[in-house]
Amino acid sequence: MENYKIPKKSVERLSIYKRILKGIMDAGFTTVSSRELAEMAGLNSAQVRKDLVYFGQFGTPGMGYHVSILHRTITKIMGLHKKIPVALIGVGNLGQALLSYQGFKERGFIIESIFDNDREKVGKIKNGLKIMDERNISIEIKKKNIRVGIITIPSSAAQSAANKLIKGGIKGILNFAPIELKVPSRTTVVNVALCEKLEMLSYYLSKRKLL
Amino acid sequence: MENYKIPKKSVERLSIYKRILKGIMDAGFTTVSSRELAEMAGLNSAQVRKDLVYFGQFGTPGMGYHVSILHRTITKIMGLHKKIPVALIGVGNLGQALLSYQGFKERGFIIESIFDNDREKVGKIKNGLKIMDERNISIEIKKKNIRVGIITIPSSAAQSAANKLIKGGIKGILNFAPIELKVPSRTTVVNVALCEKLEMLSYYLSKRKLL
DNA sequence: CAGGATTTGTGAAATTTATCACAAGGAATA
DNA sequence: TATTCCTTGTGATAAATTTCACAAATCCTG
Repeated sequence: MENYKIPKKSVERLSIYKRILKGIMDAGFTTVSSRELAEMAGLNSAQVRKDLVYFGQFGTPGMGYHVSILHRTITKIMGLHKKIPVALIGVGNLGQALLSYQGFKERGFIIESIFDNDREKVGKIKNGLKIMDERNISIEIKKKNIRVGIITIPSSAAQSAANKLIKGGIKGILNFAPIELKVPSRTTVVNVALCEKLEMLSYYLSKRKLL
Repeated sequence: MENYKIPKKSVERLSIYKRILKGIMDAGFTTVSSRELAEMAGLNSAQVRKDLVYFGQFGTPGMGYHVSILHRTITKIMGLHKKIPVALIGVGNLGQALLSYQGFKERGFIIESIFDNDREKVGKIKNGLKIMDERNISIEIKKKNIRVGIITIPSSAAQSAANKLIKGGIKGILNFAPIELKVPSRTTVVNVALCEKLEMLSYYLSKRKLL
């Protein structure tokens, strides 16, 4: 269980392994080999083994990995074994979609406070939560000890909201706004670039003269 | 303008450069250096230059790059100078959010057909489009010559929808379902993993004992 | 319990990606 | 025009990531 230097790419794949393991587990299998796991994830089997070894030796030669144990271990490594309270900034279309998204809840991400700067929306109830004014972000998340925020507001307002989150002591931000947020090094930002993904698709199709 | 072998990472960054250039352009600047571009994108300036050189020599020593020309060139390289008709599969919360998302429209991605397999929804109108039955995907997209599809349905139904898209001649799929779609090599898939991003965030916070 | 069949974990090699560092080109100023 | 200041494009180098290939470990079967 070296804490030396785990490649970022390996961490990214941990999620994928976890999801696949869940499927295998639900299908009733108890063991799985790196070769099978690799095939399902579209990767090389040596890579799967290398990735897993960064976190410990979980396999048995000749047999493979014990599905449920590995699944539980990865869940724990990723800190997903306990509930994580989350704040949502921006209750527009995307924000509301995430608010109703089961996937987050299933993984223990519980949206506990929601904010918007639209006067029309503030005070209204969505999914059982009262929409609060963005000006109260800092106070509210400090009070509720929320350490993860999701930003789904336009770029122009994103940095200002991020600042309020940081002032409130946020540790991590999932950012949907197409902008590089400026944050102190103690805060981790993960960007989700919706348009960029579509644009990449456009590039590859365009290159192959398919558009 | 070598068509040799462009790193996937460079293509990914093209979108970022385009977005930043748009901002610089709107702010009224006419030229920008690789150093400035790098700083705004959070990258190394040599990397910016190398990325751009894959697509041509756009810079002037001592001066930098001409903002609007570079922006237009990248737009063209990515095939974003013409409108791209898109089909949306799944008119749930996320699907509806994307349907109303201005970002797609601004970039020329026009959602022209929408599908769902929920009997309750089929026939209803959303954003001026009639929700069609998923069973008609192939016929409809072939008729309308749609070459890009966005999948926002649960994993269990995603592969079947992808098959229908492929049968209808789709070239590219933006997939929000957490599953590796099996598609023929002539079809390009780009995955958007919402949960995986949050899980990555969880891992990094957990490692630093911040959760 | 022996022998064959698997599969892990892991050094070494290969590949990919990022950074350094600098010659050469052009702008700006005097 | 000469000089100074920047900035590009790029070869060389470094770093990160992936793949290969195989010894060692374990399973399974007769």
